[in-house]
Amino acid sequence: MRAFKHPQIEDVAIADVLHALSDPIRLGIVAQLAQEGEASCSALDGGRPKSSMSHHFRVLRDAGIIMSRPEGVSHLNTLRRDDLNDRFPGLLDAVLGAVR
Amino acid sequence: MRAFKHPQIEDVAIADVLHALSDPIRLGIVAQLAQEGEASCSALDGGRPKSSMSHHFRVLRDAGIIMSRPEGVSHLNTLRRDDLNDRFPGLLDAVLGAVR
DNA sequence: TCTATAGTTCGATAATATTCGAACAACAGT
DNA sequence: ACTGTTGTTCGAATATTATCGAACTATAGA
Repeated sequence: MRAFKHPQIEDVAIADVLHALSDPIRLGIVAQLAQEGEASCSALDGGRPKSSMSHHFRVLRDAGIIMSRPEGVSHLNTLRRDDLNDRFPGLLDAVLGAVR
Repeated sequence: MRAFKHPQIEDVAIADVLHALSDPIRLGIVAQLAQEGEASCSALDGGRPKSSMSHHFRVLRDAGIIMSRPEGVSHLNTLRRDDLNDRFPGLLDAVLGAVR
């Protein structure tokens, strides 16, 4: 898999982060990543079509919420916890607390 | 003005709150209410059309973020700080910190 | 090199949201 | 009652998102 360009966390706007998190499917992805630490796209798809999921991963990536690194034939995704906490202190924890 | 029905805070979903907060205009309303405590719709409209603003106030109200009480000919809006902190601890503060 | 796997990109459709003028409703003051 | 003020609701146009099949790309392994 090819590597992606991720935004600098300073360039991320709060409105974009909130929008990315306002979708139930994406919230589920974030919650699962919070639990499992790192997971491939297929481990997070819940049986949904790949093209739909690819869209959601892109939204999360563009909002600075996740990092996707290529690993063999797949992408391993992680939360950008530290970046998010630097930029928007307490936000991710509050959302994770709410979704749990 | 007629009184509105506001949702019970328990009935509010995190996704709806995040969606309501993901719009720059609504974020501005929330930030201004956080500063000023209570304000009428016209004090918060930034010169935009009333019907557009009325829509945004409704989204915020339906998401449990603001309370609008009739006062004479106008509506006075406040943040539902305590309710939000009960339901989604830390969320409002994190968003306000990010928008400031 | 052939095949299978994982995921992306494209393109079209459907669903939601936003914007805002016009008509309306509630209240205050005269 | 009439008028001005504040804001809501309706309806329609526009814009943004979401969904997902099909074609494609990159990698691993045989």
